[in-house]
Amino acid sequence: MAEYSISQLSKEFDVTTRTIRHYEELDLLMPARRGQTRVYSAADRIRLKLILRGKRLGLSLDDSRDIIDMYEPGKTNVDQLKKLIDAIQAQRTKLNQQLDDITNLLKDLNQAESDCIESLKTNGQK
Amino acid sequence: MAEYSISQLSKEFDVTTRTIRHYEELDLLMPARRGQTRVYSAADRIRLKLILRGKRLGLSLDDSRDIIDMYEPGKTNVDQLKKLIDAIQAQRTKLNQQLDDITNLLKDLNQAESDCIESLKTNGQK
DNA sequence: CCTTACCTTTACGTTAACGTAAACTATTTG
DNA sequence: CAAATAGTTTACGTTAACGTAAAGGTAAGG
Repeated sequence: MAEYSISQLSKEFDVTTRTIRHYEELDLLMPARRGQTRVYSAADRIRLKLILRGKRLGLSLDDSRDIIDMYEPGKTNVDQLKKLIDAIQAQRTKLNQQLDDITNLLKDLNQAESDCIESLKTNGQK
Repeated sequence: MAEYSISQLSKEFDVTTRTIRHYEELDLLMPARRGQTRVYSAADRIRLKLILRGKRLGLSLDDSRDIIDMYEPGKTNVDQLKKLIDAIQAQRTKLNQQLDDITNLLKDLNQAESDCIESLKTNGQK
């Protein structure tokens, strides 16, 4: 039954209120209102969290909305479900590619680092 | 001793020639010239590959340039090397965060998928 | 020699994801 | 009660990463 103000969320996740409102403009968030003022539920907070995770993974906001909507079952018909499964598979492929990229980059970074350290040993003594 | 034309690379990596020239404008690539025409070396090709990997990971082109330059040793002094090690550590932190994000997203996708399939079984029979 | 296929530079256009500022309202606090 | 604090809408501005179009150079082939 938790409630959050826009500035609370903005501080918790280190984004501006403008950013949060922007997500609402794009229909990624739809908080309740008390009068004019936005009131965010626990579910809203989770959605924001998912959006930001998507961002870290380089997803567009549109993509994030689609993915997040996957988690919400209900009112979808059979055709939609089949399309969802396809979309999920596509996402999985992309993520596995990213996993691959990351392990390679980490390997490269390790290599670069030991080169650096090596170079410091040899070179840093003069 | 391999050489590549801009359109060859464009086809191999499925990007436009405009994109490749754009990377040159931002000093991420510096191919040789034969007359006016760009001639890409094997090393240039690798750089392009690394740039595109960075893109898939959501890096900015500026970040990519910095990271790629880490791999090239040589003319760096001790202070630069120390800064490089710091930068490498920062990158590693970010990548580990991404790894975490990805495993979580994959878990979510698996969950969403089995929900879908379940829903198809129950719901798809009428 | 003319068309086709690549290559070039220059320069303005576009999209996503916000930033920033203005102008206003409502509530709390010294 | 005045000022500070937090909220609102509206709307124009900005940056990154190219897209797109114009105008032209060069070399091979029928």
